[in-house]
Formats: sequence, C-alpha cells, structure tokens
Amino acid sequence: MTLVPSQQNLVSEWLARLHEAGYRLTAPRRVVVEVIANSRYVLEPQAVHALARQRSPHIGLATVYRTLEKLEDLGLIQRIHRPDGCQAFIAAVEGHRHPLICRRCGRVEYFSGDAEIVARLSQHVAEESGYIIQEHWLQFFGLCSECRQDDTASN
Amino acid sequence: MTLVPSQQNLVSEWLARLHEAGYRLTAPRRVVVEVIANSRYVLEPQAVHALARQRSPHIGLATVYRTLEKLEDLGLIQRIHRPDGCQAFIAAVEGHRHPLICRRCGRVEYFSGDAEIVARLSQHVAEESGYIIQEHWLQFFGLCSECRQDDTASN
DNA sequence: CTGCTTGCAAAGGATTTGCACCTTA
DNA sequence: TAAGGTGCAAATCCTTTGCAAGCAG
Repeated sequence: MTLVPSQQNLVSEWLARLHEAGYRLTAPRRVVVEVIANSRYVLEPQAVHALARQRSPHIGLATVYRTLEKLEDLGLIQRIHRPDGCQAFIAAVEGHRHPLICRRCGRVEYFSGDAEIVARLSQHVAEESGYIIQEHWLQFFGLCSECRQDDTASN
Repeated sequence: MTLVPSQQNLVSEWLARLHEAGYRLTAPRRVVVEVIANSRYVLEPQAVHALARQRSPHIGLATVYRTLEKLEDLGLIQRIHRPDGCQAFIAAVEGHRHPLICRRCGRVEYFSGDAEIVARLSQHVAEESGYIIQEHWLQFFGLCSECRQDDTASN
C-alpha cells in the first residue's frame, strides 16, 4: 500500500476530455474545472460555486451542477462519502486507489490498494456468503498532518 | 474474515435502550423499531414509512425521521453508503464489521473484519501520510445468492 | 449561423420544523 | 397531570428543469 502523488496538469487534460466527448469549452466550464482540478480538498457543489464565483462572479449554481455531472460521467471526478454527507467531489484517480480523508479540513490523499490482500478477502467473502462480489470500497478517515497539530494546540 | 450471523431479539433490546435513554415507548416507535430490526435489507426513510403504515396506517413520515434520528444517535442503526445514495439504514452491528451489500435488492450481510490485516494497513497508511487514522470503512458490493440467479435467468 | 450553454427563476423532492392535540410514565 | 410525542401542514434546503438570450465551433 503506497501513497499516490497528486497529479499535475489535470486542467488541460480534463478540458481535452470534455472536448473529445463533444462538449464545448466555455468560460464557466473552464472555471469549474480549474477549481476542482486544483483542489486537494473535497468540495461540495456549494463550495465549488463559491470558489468559481471568485473568478467569475456571475456563474450560476445550475451550471456548476451541470458541469459536475459531466465530469462525474466522464470519470474525471468522484464522489467522496463521509459520515456527514455524500455530495462532496474530488478529482478521481485511476486504478484501485483508496482515499484517506481528513475529517477536519477535507483534504484527501490516495493509497494504491494492496491488490493481493483485497483479492483474497473478496474471494473469501464470496465463498462464505454466496454473493458475487463486484466492487469494494475502502476508505480511511483521520486528521491530516496540519489538522492534527491544530487539534493538539487547541486542547 | 468470517460471516456474522444475524441477531435475534433486536426489537426488545432496542426498546429497552430507547427507554434507558429516557425516551417513551410509543406505538409509532415500536412499529418503526420492528420494521428495521426485522429487516435484512437496507431501508430508506420512505420505505420504513411505507412498511410502518402497513401495521399502523396513520403513522407520519416526520415520526419516522424523528425515530430514525434517535436510533442512529443511540448507535442502534447505521447508515449504509451506496453509489446511488446514502440515506439507507440497517441495524447496526457491534465491533469491526463490514457490510456486504446486494446492489439489486439491498440485502446486507456482515463480515467480521480481519483485525490484524486492517491494523497493519492503517499503520502503514498513517506512517506514509502523516495522518492520524481514526476510522476506516470497508464495504463490499455485489449480488446476493438470490439475485445472482434472477440475474442469470433474465439474460 | 446553428445549436449547445448559460443564468435566472420556478419546480421538485427530501427533510425539518411549528403547533395543537394526544399519550406515556 | 406534566412532559414528551404525534400527525399534519408549512417551511427549508438541495438539486433539477424550463426558457430566452448568449456564445463556441
């Protein structure tokens, strides 16, 4: 299980993918793409909207939702599920990678899964339960290195 | 990793816990408790309401939400997160147990976690990331033994 | 130019809240 | 009988949709 470095140049890649998919590259879309692609933190639609408006004050919330939908369909962003809600998005990563989410600030790191261990578990689970296993989710929650310091300081 | 048998007598236990917590045991609460405690399937608030109305036709949706909130606060039920939504509840289980959810019918089985493997992963992740790991979620998705047959038959 | 996109506002759906009445303890 | 609980309806909140006007290609 190893830490996965964050990717660079996501913006141009995402714009290219949108273009390939037949979507037009408009100013509002560029802004939404930049906001999410450059964020290491999970962002809810409202937060994306707020950040986008800092660059482009008249952008509408509906446009944010519509863009999020396309990015999700293209697999460029993914939804992060947390105890307090499941409407937060972050740049997707490829392969079997598992998010490590800071409960305090929403910062996300990814780990590449240990394919062997998980495969063994899946098979075991399948045999005992009679289920066909199609997918698994593994997520870690905690405090990132910055937030753990703030937390210590405030106690 | 072993299959966890479903628990019996949840209803009286939950009612006792509600009582201990200072809540009154009313007819609507009993009905909601019976509906969820006896279900092997994840249930959304609307579904709980529909099932509850079969036994007690005038029960209100708001009462269902209020009861769900209390049961969740007491840790008696837990939210199941799925790709298509996170408002589904099922009886909680104790200890480190991981749900295996049928995508088709919502049936849930639990597995007791392999504490050793997960502890090792957590520590590894903590060391590499600098995070304090507080919690993890491991969920499996697939088709239960009944649904896999239906699925084969219909193809 | 053509038709996809946008922003706004209205609609829709889910969840929460206010309140008078009712029931538990 | 007092306090908590209920059902209903109204209020909220989030998300989606309709539409005329605005741009990308």
